[in-house]
Amino acid sequence: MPYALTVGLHAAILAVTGEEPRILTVPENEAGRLTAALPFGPLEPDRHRTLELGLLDWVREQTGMNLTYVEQLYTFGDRDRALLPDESTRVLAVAYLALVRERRVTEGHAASWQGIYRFLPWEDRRTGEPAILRDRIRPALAEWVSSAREPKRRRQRRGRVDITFGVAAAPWDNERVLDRYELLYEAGLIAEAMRDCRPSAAAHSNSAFTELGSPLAFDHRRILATALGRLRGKLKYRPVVFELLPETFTLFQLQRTVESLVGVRLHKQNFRRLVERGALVEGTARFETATRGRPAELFRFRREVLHERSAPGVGLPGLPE
Amino acid sequence: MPYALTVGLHAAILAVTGEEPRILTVPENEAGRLTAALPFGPLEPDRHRTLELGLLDWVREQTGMNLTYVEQLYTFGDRDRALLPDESTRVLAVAYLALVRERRVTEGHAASWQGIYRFLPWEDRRTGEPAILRDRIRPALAEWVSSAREPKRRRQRRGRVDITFGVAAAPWDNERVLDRYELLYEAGLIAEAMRDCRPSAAAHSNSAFTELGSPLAFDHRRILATALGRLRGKLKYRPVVFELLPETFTLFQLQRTVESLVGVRLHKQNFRRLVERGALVEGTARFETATRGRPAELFRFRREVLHERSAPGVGLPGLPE
DNA sequence: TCTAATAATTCTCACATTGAGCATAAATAG
DNA sequence: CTATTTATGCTCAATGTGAGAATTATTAGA
Repeated sequence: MPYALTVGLHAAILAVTGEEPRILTVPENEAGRLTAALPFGPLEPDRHRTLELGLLDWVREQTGMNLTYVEQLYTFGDRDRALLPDESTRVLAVAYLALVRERRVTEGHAASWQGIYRFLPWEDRRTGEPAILRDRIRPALAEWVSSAREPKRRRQRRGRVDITFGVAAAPWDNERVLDRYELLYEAGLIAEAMRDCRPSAAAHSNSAFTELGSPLAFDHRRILATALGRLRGKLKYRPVVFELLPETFTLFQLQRTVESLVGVRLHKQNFRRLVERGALVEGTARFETATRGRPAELFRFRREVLHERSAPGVGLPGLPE
Repeated sequence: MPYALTVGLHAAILAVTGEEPRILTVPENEAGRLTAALPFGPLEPDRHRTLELGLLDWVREQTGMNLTYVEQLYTFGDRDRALLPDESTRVLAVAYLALVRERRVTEGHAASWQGIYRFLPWEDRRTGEPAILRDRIRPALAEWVSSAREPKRRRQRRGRVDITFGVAAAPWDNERVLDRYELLYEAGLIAEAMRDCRPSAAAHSNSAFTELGSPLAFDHRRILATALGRLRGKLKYRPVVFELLPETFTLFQLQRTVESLVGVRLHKQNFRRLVERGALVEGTARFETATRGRPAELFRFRREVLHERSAPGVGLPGLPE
């Protein structure tokens, strides 16, 4: 008898408030424990005309939220990384990224906003390389490298660690979010890896090992990593940040929002030069009140640019090293 | 009774020979007519451990080809754009892009290579804007714009045509392959649109209308458009061209290969400057023989770069306008 | 009221990258 | 031996980028 096949629709819904990117999570009872999960639900072929409509439906039902900006990310289908409802059903996951302006969760829904760097703490480098990288991740990865039997295998692992986590010759590439997550998963440093019974994870589980960052249900942390990596890339060539900002904002607010997503600080003067040259925004003549120093002008996104040339996006002037 | 659900795995397998990008097609009997199709097959949950393994399996079976470079593109699931085997089965399509060095199709397989610009003739601008654009597409699109009832709708359509097909202010963006295909589809200028019974297509079908480019079975032309757009983007930031080239090649061969994919001519001296600065290749001391003018040095891709910094890809110096 | 502190905004400057084209070198076909 | 063909090298102006100094407009407090 052939296996049954099911397709799940999963949404990483992202907002930025107070310089902190957050995703919307719902509670999920996973193997008796309550874990945070992304909103999701199965595609119902007779009810959902398109995948995206199905997704919007589930999200509305579980969170009361109506999404506007939605983008497909990836379809996951590995047999041994999906939690099976029962042994004879195969479950695929189609993952989406949605961008919204954060708002209170409407009454009667159990959804809640969670800072994304709770789940991926090594990705936030705004105040320099985070301690968790130096103190725990790099040492653990070094151990993983040397734990390989053959020298050739060791060299491979070393090379992989170097390009994904950065080292003198190869600087940190902020878009490789998924690569880093996958590597940590393989090295058994991620709670979800144990749940999926990875061999290397088992090796660690004896020692006084605490996993990195908070876990998410199912494969949802992987989806979050995919979403963040994709968004970091897209920011550079499409003006998507504005989906996350209020109608009017100061240039510095815009900068802080971008910084919170890409995970590094940017050079202020150059950032504003780029934004202005791209003609992405126009000043309203109004100014930010209730501020400490000189009040900043409020700007508005020029929606027209979406219909002009190939809509540039806010570039990323680096920061002095 | 719930609908049955099936997932198809589809492969756009791309090679470049003689300055012409080609895809591998298999014959498909679609509604009594023989049409070219991409290799594909259903995911068999009990046999295929991952989606990609399932794809490799079907491709091997249908074409005798073992793929190495494979990348997931997109998952399509619109109900009214999938040809249904019967009314009660919903079919999703997970599409992949594979890059190979072209070789003869092995004995006993009906697969054959087809130039991609047969299917998307408006995408090849190597010898300037193709005639089909000036003579047929632009006029037809102009008609589509003015055929809208309300002025507001007309303005929207005009704006959309301008950014996807380029116009004075907004130059042609060679990555928007899918946007262009979708627009032509909506405007009813694509044979597949009639098959799917689009209203605007019906409008045209009376007149002496011949569709643009050759069709492909199912939604495969859309998959091809997705593949080409994605590849054009990726060329710029990852060294993927080398998957398509033989072990050694001249810089001019490399340039011609890139040109054939991005669909425009490039400035020779600047192209080679970029490639060299990126340290993507190293000279073998050997030279191309049997050539007309001065013999060119043969180069080899430095596979190491994949393990160095964030592997640049060959940039695209523009061409004098 | 004056002063320090805080931010926003404007400019400058060296340096790197890009677009375009000219000049030179090494072959082959007659 | 000469014209033709192609590869390779070099130059130059224009533009873009990284870094930081200088200037301006506020508020908090002395």
